[in-house]
Amino acid sequence: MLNPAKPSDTNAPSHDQVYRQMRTRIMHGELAPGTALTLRGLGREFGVSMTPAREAIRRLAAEGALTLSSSGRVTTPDLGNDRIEELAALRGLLEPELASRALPRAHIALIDRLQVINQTIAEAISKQDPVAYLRTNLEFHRTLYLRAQAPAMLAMTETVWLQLGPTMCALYGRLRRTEPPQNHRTIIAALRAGDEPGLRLAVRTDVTQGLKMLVG
Amino acid sequence: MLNPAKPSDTNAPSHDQVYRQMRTRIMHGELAPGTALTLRGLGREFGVSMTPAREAIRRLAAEGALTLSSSGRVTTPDLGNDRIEELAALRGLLEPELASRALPRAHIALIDRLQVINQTIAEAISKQDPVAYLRTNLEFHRTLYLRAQAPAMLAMTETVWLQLGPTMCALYGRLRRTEPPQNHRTIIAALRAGDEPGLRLAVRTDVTQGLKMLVG
DNA sequence: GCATAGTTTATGTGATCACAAAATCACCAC
DNA sequence: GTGGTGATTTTGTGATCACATAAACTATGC
Repeated sequence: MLNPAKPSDTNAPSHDQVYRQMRTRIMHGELAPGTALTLRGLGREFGVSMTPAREAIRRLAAEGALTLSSSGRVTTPDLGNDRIEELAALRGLLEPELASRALPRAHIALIDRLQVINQTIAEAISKQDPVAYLRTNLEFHRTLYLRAQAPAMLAMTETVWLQLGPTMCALYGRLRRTEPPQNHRTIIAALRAGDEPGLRLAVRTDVTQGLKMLVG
Repeated sequence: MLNPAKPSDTNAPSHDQVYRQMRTRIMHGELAPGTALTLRGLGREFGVSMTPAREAIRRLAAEGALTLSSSGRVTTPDLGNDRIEELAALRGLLEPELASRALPRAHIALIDRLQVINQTIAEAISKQDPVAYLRTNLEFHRTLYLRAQAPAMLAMTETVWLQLGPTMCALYGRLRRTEPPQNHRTIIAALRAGDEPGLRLAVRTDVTQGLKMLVG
């Protein structure tokens, strides 16, 4: 076997499998804010004992994806407006920097891929599928930021996405948007033109505006 | 008992105690890069079983304070130059923002406290005590940033400090600096003058220059 | 009907064990 | 000496158990 880390790595430690599945669930907004999770419940669901479930939970809690009560009970975070604004500011700080670093390495093939993803986003919007919208929207950003060659910065940004996941779930479930992703077109245009300040602004706008309407 | 969370909380979960102690050790540069840690070793050291030690380790690994090998073995991270530069860029992005947010709330009492901490830093330098220097230096920054009322942003910044801890240990153990902290005086002056752009620049300079000389 | 006290259940914490894999060490051939 | 090979020890992983505490429920008294 040439590839030791296949997509579905069945010989990976089970705590890692639990961690990864729960992580994508939370980031994609499949869990509403305040959802309660239990070690034995997760263990039953994934067919493992409490031990791997506990490690996965604590790992997610360390990244801010889960909230621990004082008695150790764990729920998805239910953020207040000030915390949401702060996380939005963090996105507005980190993501333009990532985009700027990706700009010199953004070839045609990358821009084409972004356009394809953008179409998938439009489909998710027209189908009123919040989870698919959130997943493909993050895929758009991650695809761009991967070119920045800045793994620590990208990891930190994904941590912010994680923390916002349940909030996004509640947000997109509430308001039904029908607008196509205009900001993404601006981002692609700036990439094509090699316009660095324009790219920074477009990314910052895209990242900020979606969350501004929630706290209003 | 009016205060349920005393400084030395002996009734806190033991995994939390192990976590906190190891966290400050790493952040203060008491562990050299590449130091190997074992579950049973930590358990013996703290008088607990493997279980709490494991949770503490995994929590620290999730924050980037520890590196896990493919076989699950855990060491303090030994960062390459590109990763150091990236983390320095992260500090240069986050900390000026925190300082800027703290500026309108920086009263005289805070500035006085910063001056006192600055004297302690000078003492640590004259005594050639790298750990005390690192600890008081971080205390200077944290004292300022606490006023920003941005807990998520501060937590993210501390995560960066954590990741840089062992590297700082190696750095300050190598080169023997004798210069007093001039950048901190510039920061304090900008705080006094209410000079927001000057403060951002001073913080960015202080944060960046210390790490630039390492990668050179 | 409702609040409250007592009981029962559910849940997190920590210890211990068995197991497999990896690292270390020792020994031996060359 | 040096390189490789087998045995031994170390180490992480996961399961299971006992225990304490917090939540949920129930019954009882007013």
